[in-house]
Amino acid sequence: MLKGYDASKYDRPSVAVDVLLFTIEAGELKILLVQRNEEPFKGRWSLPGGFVKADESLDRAAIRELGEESGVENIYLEQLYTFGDPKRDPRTRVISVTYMALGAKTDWGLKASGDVSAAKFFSVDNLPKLAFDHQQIFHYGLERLRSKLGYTNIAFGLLPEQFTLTDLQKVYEIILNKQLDKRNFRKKILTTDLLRSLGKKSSGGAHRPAELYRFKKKEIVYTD
Amino acid sequence: MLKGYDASKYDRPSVAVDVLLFTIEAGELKILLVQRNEEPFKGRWSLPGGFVKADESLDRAAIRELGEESGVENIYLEQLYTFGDPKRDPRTRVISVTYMALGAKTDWGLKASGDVSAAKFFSVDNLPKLAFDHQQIFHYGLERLRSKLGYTNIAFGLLPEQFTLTDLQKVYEIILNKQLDKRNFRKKILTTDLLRSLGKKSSGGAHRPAELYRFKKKEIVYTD
DNA sequence: TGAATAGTGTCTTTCAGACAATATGCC
DNA sequence: GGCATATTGTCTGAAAGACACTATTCA
Repeated sequence: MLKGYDASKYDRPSVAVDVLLFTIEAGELKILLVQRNEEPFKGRWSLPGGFVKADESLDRAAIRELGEESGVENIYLEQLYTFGDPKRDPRTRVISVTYMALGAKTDWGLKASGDVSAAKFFSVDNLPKLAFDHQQIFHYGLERLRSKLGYTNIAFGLLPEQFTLTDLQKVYEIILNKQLDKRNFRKKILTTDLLRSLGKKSSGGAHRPAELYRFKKKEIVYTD
Repeated sequence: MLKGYDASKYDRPSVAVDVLLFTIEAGELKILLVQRNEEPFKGRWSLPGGFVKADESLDRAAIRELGEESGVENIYLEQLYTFGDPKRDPRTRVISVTYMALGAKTDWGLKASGDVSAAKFFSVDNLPKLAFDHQQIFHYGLERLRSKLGYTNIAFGLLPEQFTLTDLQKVYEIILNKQLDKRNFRKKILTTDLLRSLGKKSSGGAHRPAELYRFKKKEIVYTD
């Protein structure tokens, strides 16, 4: 054992939360990244996150970190996985509890705060090189999102309160990265009884307006 | 330590792993519990677990804890969820990364070691009152197991190397807690192409022996 | 009336689920 | 031969997937 080794200090790893915030913008699936202001990985983009405070649950820490760096509130949040390789952070032992968040892109007030110099959304098809093991976390989260799209109503998290069936179909197509048949999609969605129909849409185009819907429940629902 | 990082700024929680070890014995689904030797919850049964060591990954900590208290080695292990309510441990802040392990019941050398006075398997239908939030962890894990039975080959973890289709069906019936139709079950299982047929079974009974099978892969496979 | 998107139905194939008789080895 | 379990196929209903035309609004 090394001289000066202080077991009580090293036996307790730091615990952080890192959050994958997904949104859809301009027909693309995007995630929020922040640019690091400090070593290690200074200048590199990373997932928003930070250390868990003493009296704070993990969920609350994730919500707080999201709020600090994106102004986002009240969105869907789900714990993903906990990454704990002893060498994943070069400074010291840091265990990261990761979360996936979903939000409709509105006028979030992105802000650089504390230890980051910038915050920005990137298309998942064109990510920069990420700090730490955040690339791995991203892959894990994207797979979870794709998978859950198939057997839950998780897509509600990426849409505004009201939307058309075409909007909803586009969410599926963007995330699954493939085209879906309009008739089959509508048949399937409407038989789940998760949507409530509203009025008509005025829309902006020179074409027939679409019916608006909203999800009956804002919590996650498992179908099948 | 690198410049700009002051670990003492943060109150570091302790990080533990707790493991749900499932097995099947005497036609019942059982989990391993250990009896606590110390406060808090002295005398109460709890999931096997303990603190993560400084240079140890989370997975390795789970394997180590299992080995210490059950002698189990080389079994299926999967991270479940991380529980971090600030009050879940009355002593201090402890974040628990939980795991699910599956094993075929063989002659494991259960042993009380360290801070536990006994180790024993309990039927999931007849659990004692558990320490901490371990009842919640158990529920979460049992649901995960039931769910994954439907779309993966996870049952391989509960069977010995060789088994009959009836053995396999019983695993499903015990975990799902319902009877399955023999013909439909076999049809479904055999079309997945996950099994390899071997020779005949001598068995012990006065009846036709069954064909033995083994799983082609010992890793988890997702069907559909 | 033309442009653009919304909305709708049938057929085929596949999969899940109900259902019962024969086969084989051992005593 | 009798017992106990192994093994096997058909039918039906539901859901998934391929496929193309009509409807509506607005400029």
